[in-house]
Amino acid sequence: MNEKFFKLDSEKQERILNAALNEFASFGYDKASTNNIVKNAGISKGLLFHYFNSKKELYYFLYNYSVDYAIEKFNGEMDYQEKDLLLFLEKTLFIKIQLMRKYPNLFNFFISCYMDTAKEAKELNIMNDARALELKNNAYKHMDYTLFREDMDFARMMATIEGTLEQFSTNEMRKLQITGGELDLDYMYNEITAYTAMFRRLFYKPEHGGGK
Amino acid sequence: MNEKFFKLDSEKQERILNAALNEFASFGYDKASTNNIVKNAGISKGLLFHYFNSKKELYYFLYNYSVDYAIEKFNGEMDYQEKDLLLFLEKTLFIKIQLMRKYPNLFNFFISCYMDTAKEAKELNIMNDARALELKNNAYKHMDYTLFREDMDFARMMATIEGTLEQFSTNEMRKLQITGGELDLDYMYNEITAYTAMFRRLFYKPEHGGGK
Amino acid sequence: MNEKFFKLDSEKQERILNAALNEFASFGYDKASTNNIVKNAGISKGLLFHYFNSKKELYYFLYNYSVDYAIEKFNGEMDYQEKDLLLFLEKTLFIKIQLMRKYPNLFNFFISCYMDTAKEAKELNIMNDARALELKNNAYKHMDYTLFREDMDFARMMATIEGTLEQFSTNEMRKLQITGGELDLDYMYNEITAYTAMFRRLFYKPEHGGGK
Amino acid sequence: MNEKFFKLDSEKQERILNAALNEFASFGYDKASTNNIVKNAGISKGLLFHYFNSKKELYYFLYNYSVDYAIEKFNGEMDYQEKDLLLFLEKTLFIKIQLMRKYPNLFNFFISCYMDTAKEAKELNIMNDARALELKNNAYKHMDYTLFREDMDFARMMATIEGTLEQFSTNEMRKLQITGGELDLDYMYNEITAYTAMFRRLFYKPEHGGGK
DNA sequence: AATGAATGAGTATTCATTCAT
DNA sequence: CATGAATGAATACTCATTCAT
Repeated sequence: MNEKFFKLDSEKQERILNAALNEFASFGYDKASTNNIVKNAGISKGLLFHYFNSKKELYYFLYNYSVDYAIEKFNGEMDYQEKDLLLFLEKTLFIKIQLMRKYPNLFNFFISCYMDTAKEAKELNIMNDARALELKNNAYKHMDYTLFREDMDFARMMATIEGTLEQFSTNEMRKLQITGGELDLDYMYNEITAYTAMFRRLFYKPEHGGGK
Repeated sequence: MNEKFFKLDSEKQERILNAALNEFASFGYDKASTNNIVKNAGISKGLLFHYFNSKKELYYFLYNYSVDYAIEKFNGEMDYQEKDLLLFLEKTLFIKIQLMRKYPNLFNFFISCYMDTAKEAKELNIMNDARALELKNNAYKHMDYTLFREDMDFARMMATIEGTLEQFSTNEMRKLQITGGELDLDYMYNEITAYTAMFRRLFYKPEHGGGK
Repeated sequence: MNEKFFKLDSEKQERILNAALNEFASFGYDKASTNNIVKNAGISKGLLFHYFNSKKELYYFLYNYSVDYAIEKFNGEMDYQEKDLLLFLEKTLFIKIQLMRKYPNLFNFFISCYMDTAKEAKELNIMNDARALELKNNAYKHMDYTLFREDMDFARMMATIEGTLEQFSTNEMRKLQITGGELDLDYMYNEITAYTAMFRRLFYKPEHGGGK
Repeated sequence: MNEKFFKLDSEKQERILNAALNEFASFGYDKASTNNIVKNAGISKGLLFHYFNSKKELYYFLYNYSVDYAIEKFNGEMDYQEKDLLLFLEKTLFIKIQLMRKYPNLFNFFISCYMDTAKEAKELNIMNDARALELKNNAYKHMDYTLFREDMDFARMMATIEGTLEQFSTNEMRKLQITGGELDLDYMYNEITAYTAMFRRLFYKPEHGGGK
């Protein structure tokens, strides 16, 4: 069914994808209306189901397509050689922020999926959580963990670093959702830099920047 | 409309509230069915709409009523004299866990609201975020901030503490959202203790438990 | 659900039943449109599904209701004391013919169900075939089979009698369906009489009317 | 439109006819899907409607084509010289059974048409009834009716013979319509032999096998 | 106060048919 | 001749809300 769809002229493809992306992002899986999607895409009811046999299939296609797209863009920017975990995280977040600014619709859709309680979304989230975990584990394999101090529980140090940074971006996004403004890139860049510097002091060995 | 409702004999009040609580907690705002609610409450369709003019109003009433109820229970247990922020946070979280144990329905409902993507739920969450922030600021006014080390940015230390713990509970909730299991409250208790101990070492002055 | 429906004022009940009866009789289960039914009954879409939760349930209700109704009418006329099978069959058919003239819609519906290939109809037909067989067997238990000649296979004599009469009425009904006229009662009465007289000569012992 | 179709290479013709035959036989007129037909025939949607302008036309063509085919095969086997009506009927039915064995798809299609309640099928059945009647009348012209006893109404004897045998096969078909099994052709062969023997005893003059 | 019958716009999905290529 | 993208009216069914009783 992907083949059928990709044979379409790309302008129409985009109209359909955008309409679906916005509808799902705005209303979640259950409340998203295929009626609205076809109306906004300017196509007939039947055509949508000609390409995607069901609402669910459309949702899954859209999700996988978007994830692939985002990962491709991400990999285009990312340098996976970095062995210093804090530097690695810093880079990762900088690129994430850039992509969010460049493709806001895409990220709205991801956030909406991530929060969606519909069982169709849950399925996807389970799959994606697993995939994300694998990607992370792969990247983390090559880190140099001898940089970390040894007198503190490693798992909790990691959870602190990741939790803090995750929560920071969640908060920024929540602000956006409420106020409707735009991400302040410079501020986020500065904060991330400051946080990683702090974590270096807290969690790395003195000879790698840790300690007072 | 509250007045009308509160004039009912309290057994009926409870039947209605419980039926609604369970329905919204189980299915989320959108998928919750007023038909099921009246069936489980043993009342007629018309009566529900006599007291609460709409599904949305019922949801809002239920939410505010539940939050008030939870805060009251919380305040009954909480000691606001504690000036050591980490001890304060620890206590706060322990009480939260106790209440979750005691009123699982209530907290299932809260969790469900928190994760719900329906726009009605989002509105509530925004309102509640503001209210929670205010409560927090009030409580934080009385803390003894001289316990914290002074050679590190205070705001970021706080953000680290809160973000880590927040992210920890979010992750626990997400696990259940996906797998459908129950919160492991004992595990949560242990982790919270370990995290606060770590933060004490990291962020408090040596004479208050900080340092190596 | 029956209870709900029977509480309605009987004029509305009848409008709904008639509309459904005609729709199913005319188009069969699959092609029957609930839209048409509500339109012809002058009720709203929702109401139909308030009483009958699904098209299938409506169909089953209608079928059982109609069968019960027909059997009741039949039993009101029928005398089950007759021990002479040919006389018994004669009476049965006369009453059937009278009822068909009186309740043509009902019988159109039965015929339509009987022929319907939809799986919902098949289920009903299996149940009804079993029920009809039981009724027949019960009635046949009390017949005096010593009237029949003994030098011929009994099962095939019975099959001949039943098959011929069955086919005769099928043919009459098929004529109606094509030409749209009415059953010629007097003609049918005569023919049935003549056929049973012939079967008496063919299949009964000489002392009971058989033989040349 | 026939001409167009017959210009196709015969392998493709067959693929289309088989696909349509199976689809209509399996699901009946209404539920048969032109989508499935083109998929199974390996042709495009447009092509089907290029040859047959509508589903209905395809159905009619298929029906008439199949009837012609079956009649041709039947005539290839049939000996129209037989003047003994019971032998004639016996042969007719035996050949029918042989053909059913040899072309099960074809006869499944006929049975399905015969039982189909769709109005398109009803139309065909009416037309076919007329055609079958004509064929029968032609065949019956040459029978030797002096074989029949003369002290009994001839029309009713004929109706008995035909009605019984007709009803017998109807019952066999109905069994499979409901249970979904296959015709037991050997059983049918035996029964037909037994019935014609009985009818000979009942309806023929003593010198032609009638009487005790 | 309390009932539950009644509404009707809404939902996803299907499918014979058309038509530009 | 052949394709398959495109149509849109049709399908059964849902559900928050209203209102006469």
